[in-house]
Amino acid sequence: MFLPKRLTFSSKRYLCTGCASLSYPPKPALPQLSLLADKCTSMTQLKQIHAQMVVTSRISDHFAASRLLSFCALSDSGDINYAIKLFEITKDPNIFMWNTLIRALASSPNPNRAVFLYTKMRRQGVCPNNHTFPFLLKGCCNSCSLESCKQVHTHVLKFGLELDLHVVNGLVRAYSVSSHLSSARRLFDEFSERNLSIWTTMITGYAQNFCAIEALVLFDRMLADGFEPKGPTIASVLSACARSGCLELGERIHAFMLERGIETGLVLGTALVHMYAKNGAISTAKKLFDSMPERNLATWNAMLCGLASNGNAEEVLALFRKLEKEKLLPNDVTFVGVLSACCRAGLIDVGQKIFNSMKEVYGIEPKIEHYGCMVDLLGRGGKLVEAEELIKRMAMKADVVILGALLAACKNQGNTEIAERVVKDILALEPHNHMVYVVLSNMYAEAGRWQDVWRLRKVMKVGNLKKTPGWSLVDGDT
DNA sequence: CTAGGGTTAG
Repeated sequence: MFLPKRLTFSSKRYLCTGCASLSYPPKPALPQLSLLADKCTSMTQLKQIHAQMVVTSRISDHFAASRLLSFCALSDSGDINYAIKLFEITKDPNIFMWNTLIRALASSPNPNRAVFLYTKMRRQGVCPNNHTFPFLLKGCCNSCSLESCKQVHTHVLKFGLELDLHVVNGLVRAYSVSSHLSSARRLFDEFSERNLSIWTTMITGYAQNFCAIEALVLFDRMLADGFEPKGPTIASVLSACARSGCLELGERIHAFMLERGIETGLVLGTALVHMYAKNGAISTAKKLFDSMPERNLATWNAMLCGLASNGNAEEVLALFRKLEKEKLLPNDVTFVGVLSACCRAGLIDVGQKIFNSMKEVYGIEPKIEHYGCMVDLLGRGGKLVEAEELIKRMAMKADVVILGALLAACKNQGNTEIAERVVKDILALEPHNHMVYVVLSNMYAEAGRWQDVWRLRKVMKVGNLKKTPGWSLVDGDT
């Protein structure tokens, strides 16, 4: 009678199972709810286990609660809102629970919430640990927030975690994603205990910021340091080769893969197709593409954009139709490829039709790149008024790139009227952009409007212009 | 007692 209830329960179970061997320690008394939570496969199951935990008061145990939280927060069949509720009703959650929720929020549609949660955690006086920062930095990457990245960096220093490999890796990645390559590189250089991952992070940082040469130089140094590249590193380097036109190096890496028996799966296959196609080795790219047992949208886009940059509009359109037949849904990248191909080939009607189908058929909201293709396309076809209208109709603010495309078209058509408006818009964005004065001035000169050339010359600060070598006001200006 | 890093298309 003086035995606690759970022991009684345990001994009963002992007898029932007929386990008479004394050499085994007695099994734990209560059913292992936390272990069940780890094996759970659906929210329905999880809610049952949760209920059991509440009934048996196990829920007040942070370890048990954290098993529930992990499933709802991180599993594909979990439920982040349930995780948030669970977290909110937990009294004094431990650091594991904070980290788990930060991790989940970092990969959610609104990654900023990870940073908010971290702030809340600090306000409650909870100290982060070495696991906190990699998760938090992932959130910074996903929200492309340089500001939060910098703030997290100061906290890393404050808590003395600047020598943790995963933390440094996270920082290097977050700075690279925010295009702060110099900060990323400084951290990378100052960190001596590098492994393959951090090398890959830095190389990828350069490759994705279109600094292909730096990526390739770093890859060389990595090899010299005795690191054996694996799939992820090679994929990144191939991407750099594709972007910088290094066909030879790309081929050498392909040979290296074959030599070391590195499998050409989906990702590396896609990277190879892109590398060959972008470098003009279309037949090799096609052969690879056709031989791949598994292809995803990225593979199709690689082939499509490769063909497009080789000016092969007919083939791009044929491939696009094939993609539609395969019941694959194109995305925004696909349309950049297709529209830029139309643009190069001057296929105005086809381009316009495809541009309209983006939203109407596929429900994809055009981005500024797509509008850029259309402005270029209309501009080349002499439809300057339509191009200008299109820019006005955009949901987003026009940037210098798209206005520059329109200005170039105006110059080709000799339309000073629209050009004047465009120049005004560009100067509103970049007051010190001297190039647009030059373009406009040249246009006036071509039209023989010398008074306007002089007027413009007075408006602009000639002194500043002189500091930009290689530019004169008018061609053959004396 | 639980956990963390690198990859493809623009």
